[in-house]
Amino acid sequence: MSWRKDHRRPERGYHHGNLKEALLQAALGLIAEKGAAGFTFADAARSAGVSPAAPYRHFRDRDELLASIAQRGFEQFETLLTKAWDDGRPDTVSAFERVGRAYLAFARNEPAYYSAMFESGVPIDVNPMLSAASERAFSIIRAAAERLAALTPPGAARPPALMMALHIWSMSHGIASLFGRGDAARRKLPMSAEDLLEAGVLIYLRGLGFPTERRSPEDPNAAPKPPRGPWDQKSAT
Amino acid sequence: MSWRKDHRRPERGYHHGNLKEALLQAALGLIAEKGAAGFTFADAARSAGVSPAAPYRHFRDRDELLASIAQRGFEQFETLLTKAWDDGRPDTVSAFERVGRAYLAFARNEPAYYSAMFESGVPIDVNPMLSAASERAFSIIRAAAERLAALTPPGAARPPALMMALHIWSMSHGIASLFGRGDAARRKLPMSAEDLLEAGVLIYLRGLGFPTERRSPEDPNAAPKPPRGPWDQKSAT
DNA sequence: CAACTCATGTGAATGGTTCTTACATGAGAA
DNA sequence: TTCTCATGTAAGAACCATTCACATGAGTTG
Repeated sequence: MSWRKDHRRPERGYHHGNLKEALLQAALGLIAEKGAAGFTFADAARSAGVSPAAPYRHFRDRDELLASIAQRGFEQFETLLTKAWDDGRPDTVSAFERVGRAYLAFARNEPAYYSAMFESGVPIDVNPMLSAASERAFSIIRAAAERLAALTPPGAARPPALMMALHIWSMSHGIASLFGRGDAARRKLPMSAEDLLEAGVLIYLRGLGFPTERRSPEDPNAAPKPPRGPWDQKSAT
Repeated sequence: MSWRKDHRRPERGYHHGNLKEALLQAALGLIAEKGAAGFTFADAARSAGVSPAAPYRHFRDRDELLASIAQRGFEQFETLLTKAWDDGRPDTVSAFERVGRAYLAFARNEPAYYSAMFESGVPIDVNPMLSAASERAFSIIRAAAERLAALTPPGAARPPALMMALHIWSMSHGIASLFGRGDAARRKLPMSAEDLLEAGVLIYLRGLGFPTERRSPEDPNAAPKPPRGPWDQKSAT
């Protein structure tokens, strides 16, 4: 396992072979360590074992590297959300909640990607590739909202799916930003971010007229018990 | 108007007189221009007309300046929210919505403060002064939620106020972060951030059992018209 | 196989940044 | 009036981004 690309590898020819990838990985590690702000181009080069000028053969400047990472992040984000949504199986509401948890899981497990995507100051709309990737990720949430909106109980007004998607996205993003990462200097919370989001989404959906009582697996159609809130249930995760 | 602090002011003695304040203002301007990341300590010094070493007499380092700005931001934020809440006048729900709008207004009108507070990577919990200021600002939202929770209609479960506050805060922060500032490279939106937040909060409150139908000023107790959503009303702002 | 080419990496240089240290200044206290 | 000390300056070490002329060698081509 040590025959290739092991930190100090004196036996590297003049050419690296896969510097672009190595730089992306190095930058990712550095961002995870020291935050998107405290990462330096020169450090990435050092970490890949090349001279400080080498990276310029692959990225116009530091910002372009950051943008590449953000793009890759959006791509991984999209596949993660797609998997979580699983086309609405087994049922739309629980799949929807799974998407929310996947959102938080991504923020928690991939802080480097997350901060490159949302906190690094990379201008998204400027880069077509990047904004397309971001759009694709968001479209998963939007599609899920669309399906959910179509399920609106009779007698209730049907909410605009785009608006629903924006609300859910905002709440997810807000929770992830404010309380998401346990890593450094975030606020303390009396509950897990996941539980907070789940409760918030349930309350929101109920506000739209969805029946959101926890149906026990055995009795999916139990009689509704109105005066209980989504916040008292102990999630059996 | 040019007798004081006009870019190149040759008639300044050896001592500046109010450098600390001048640096804070200069930094604020620079952050507004180039973002929290692209602001440099040296630039602030230049902008205040002093040598690059002078700021070190007032701030241990660049981060401490940023933290000072964040703290001042939280203080202004607190007074703004306090004013918006106005102790729940004229009625709890509308005061609550006003707080939400104030949140977005702050993000929009004071992008420099906002990004120092939330996007600059300043570790909040590390600095007691800073975290206290942040806590005071949040406590406004929490107090409002408390009052709102106490109003829960009979027959509905009373939600934990802290949780409500966190939900509202998260949604506000998410919307502000994702769509709040029109300035640079944010996402386009089919509606204003304010309307988005207002609709979201109304749906959320309805999910908690609050009657959130828009009561016309003339007829505050009109019969509830269940199948309308908060999203169709054209806000007469 | 030899020559060529061009993507990729190097070294060195420029100019800007943070932060330190020794020194200068002058406003207010004594 | 003199002294002191907070506040500012000059100079410098260490670091970073970025550029440019130049080196290398993998792959192509005759």
